[in-house]
Amino acid sequence: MTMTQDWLQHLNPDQRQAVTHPAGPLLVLAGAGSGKTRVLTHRIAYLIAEQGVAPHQIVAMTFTNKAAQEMRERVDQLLDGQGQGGQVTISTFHSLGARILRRHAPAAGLDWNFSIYDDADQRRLITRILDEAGDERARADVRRLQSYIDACKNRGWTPTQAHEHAHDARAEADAELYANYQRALTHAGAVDFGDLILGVLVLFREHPELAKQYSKRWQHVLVDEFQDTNPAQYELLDHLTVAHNNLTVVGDDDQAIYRWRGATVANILGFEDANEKAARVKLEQNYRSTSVILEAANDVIARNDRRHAKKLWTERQGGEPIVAFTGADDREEAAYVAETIFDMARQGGNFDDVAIFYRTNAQGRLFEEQLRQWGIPYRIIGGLSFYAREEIKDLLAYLRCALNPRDDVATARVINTPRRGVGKTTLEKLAAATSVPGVESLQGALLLALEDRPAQNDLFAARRPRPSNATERLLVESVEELSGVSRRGIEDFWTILEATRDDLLHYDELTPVLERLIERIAYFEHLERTDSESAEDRTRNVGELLSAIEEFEQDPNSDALIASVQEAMPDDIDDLLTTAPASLRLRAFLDRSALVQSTDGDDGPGQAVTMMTIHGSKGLEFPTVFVAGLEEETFPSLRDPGDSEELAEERRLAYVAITRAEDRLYMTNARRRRVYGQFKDTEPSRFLLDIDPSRLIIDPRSAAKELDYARDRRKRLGAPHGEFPEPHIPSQGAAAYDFNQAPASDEHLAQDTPDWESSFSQTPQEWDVTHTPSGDDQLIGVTVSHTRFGIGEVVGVSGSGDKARLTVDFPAVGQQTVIRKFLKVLG
DNA sequence: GGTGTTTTGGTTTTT
DNA sequence: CCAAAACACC
Repeated sequence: MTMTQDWLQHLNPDQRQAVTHPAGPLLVLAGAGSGKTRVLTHRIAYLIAEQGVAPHQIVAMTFTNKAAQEMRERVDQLLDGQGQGGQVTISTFHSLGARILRRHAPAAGLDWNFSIYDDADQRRLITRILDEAGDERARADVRRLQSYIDACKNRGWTPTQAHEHAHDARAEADAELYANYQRALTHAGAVDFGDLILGVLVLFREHPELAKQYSKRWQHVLVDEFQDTNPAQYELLDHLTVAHNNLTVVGDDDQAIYRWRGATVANILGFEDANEKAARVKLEQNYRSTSVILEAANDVIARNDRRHAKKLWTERQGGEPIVAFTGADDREEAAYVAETIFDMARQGGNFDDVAIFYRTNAQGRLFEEQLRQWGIPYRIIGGLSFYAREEIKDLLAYLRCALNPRDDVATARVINTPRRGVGKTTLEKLAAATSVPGVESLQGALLLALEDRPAQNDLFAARRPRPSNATERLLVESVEELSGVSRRGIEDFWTILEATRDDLLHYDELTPVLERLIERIAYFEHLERTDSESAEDRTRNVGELLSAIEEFEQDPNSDALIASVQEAMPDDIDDLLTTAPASLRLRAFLDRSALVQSTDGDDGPGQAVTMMTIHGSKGLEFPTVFVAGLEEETFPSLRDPGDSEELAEERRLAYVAITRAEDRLYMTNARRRRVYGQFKDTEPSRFLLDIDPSRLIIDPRSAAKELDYARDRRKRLGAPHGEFPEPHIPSQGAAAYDFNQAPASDEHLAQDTPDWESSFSQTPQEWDVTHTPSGDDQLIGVTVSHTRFGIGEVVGVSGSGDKARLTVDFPAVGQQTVIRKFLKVLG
């Protein structure tokens, strides 16, 4: 191995010091763009190649799957050819937690087959608990309670500990609810996100020898984005390093943006106090941005105190000034961004090089609209996750409750989807009966209604209701005596579940299981019936789910996940259903879909502008960046204006946004913005005013000729927000921005091919992926894709509209006749 | 128990 | 302004 000569040469002295640090705690303070990931990946490679550490003795933790995936690829690259990279554990905190927890489920007091609840599931469960307890706390309280529970878990508090910390009546009531909630979770054989960390903590607290075992297995622990760890994660790291203290943490306190999720900057600020022997390396050379951009970022962040002192520098002196633009309203702001990108592309620019960042997901819509009008391809990262969509959640809920009969949240979700006459009243009766010993779960309760119907998978064989008093007997009776429609509905539902379980036993692959389920419940018809307008989209989403499953089953990386589920399976288990091959795959797939946002690392085909929230942008970089919505209340968005910590975090967020830009940065805002449908006048963001005006130019088309356009108004109102630099007034005469230049309407765009397309460097086919020809005769010869059959060419058409039947020649499976709506036109 | 209509209230940010 | 919940009626 010639690493010393080769790889280390590419590192600067500081990076090299971090990479070659021998052992023990190491704090790497890595400024934005200073080669943080580079250091981590090289350090992993160094440990293996030079220190003789075995790959499987290393664990690296990240916060996002995207980061984990990228690190994995780069480690593989460094260690190429030897397949050693694959043996390094590179994982998000939560995925790692899930793995450990499943592995030791019995010791953690869990069913090994537990479900993972996302926050919607979590909310449903809390609501149910409040309802059942007759707790009058309002619906609005559900969210507060949810974040209370999360906050406890982020601190590493069990319900008992939460109770100890409760000092008033309300806090005690909250802690009580937390305890009930936790009981209900365990009862349902489920964990929530917080449990993926807290569960492991409890396990390690109660079984220190187990923690030691893991610590010995992983001789080196590396953590990315350490500034975003919360106390629970910090404790987890403590357990994992108990045997050696070989802990490398990399982070930047200026980029701490997850305080609201329980992260505490104290972890990184106090790392050296907590680890006396900790070495520290500062990476201050930025390789990403021009000095103009870097200094602007510094102007903003410098107003925060309590920072690790550091000063980023770059060799890229100068650079283009930052362009500021103020739109008359939010729509105009979006139009400006779209037009600017359009112009760049016309001059040979690349859509992949451009990103738009905003504070909240909701802002994305306007940009989407405008980009579409200008015919600019885009991809949105984040937003509503694929797996959060109703149709996807429905189908997964079926699979979940087939696999885990105790999963009441999943059962309740689909017991009446599609409608089968099991309404609110029936569900309430069933839910009430779950409190009877021996009934335990919703599925246990619905068996009561089905006289002597044997449960074929032995899941309930041993369970009989054991009412111990009159009340309980009544509850059982109320279910047994259900009649007519509800009973039939329950029967139908049970038949569907059993048939699905049968399929899990008899198919090895998941795809047919889901396909048969969809057919069995006539799901597409259900979609059509409930909302025919959205049915097409939803049907396509279901198609995407099928292909996601198929992809998952074919992806060699899934094997490890499936294997880890199999390893977690207790030896003495004799349950046929959960141990069937398809069930193991399903468990693995469900885990992954709970933990991985579909948009993670999902690079759509072709060139596209990337849009996301600033939170989503951390760790990424783009040659051209637009930061939008720079207005007080939007960004910074201060829920509690008196909370200086909140402002400090918004400031760090601005710092993150600015430092994503390599060459060109645009900062935009709008004079008025629609909030809940009503226009509201805005003030320019203080962050914009913090930047030294010499680094900025105002676009001549801007509706405001100076940055601090609201200064007079603010003075009148006597509500200043800090001191402001003198505004910069550009010398150019500013022409009014003519928005009539923009294509007027959607219709106009959807139909013809405007001649301005020809001036683009890209061919329209390459980037026009959203438009589909509407005339049917146009379809012959067109390339289409089908979620199952792949890509093919249309050779025949009969009928018209969405219901047209197309004969398609698929290289993979030959000619098939498929309904139009199952196909996606590629061009 | 289902279906159509009115009312309300909600926006940070995500594993 | 738009989605979800509450309400009213079949």
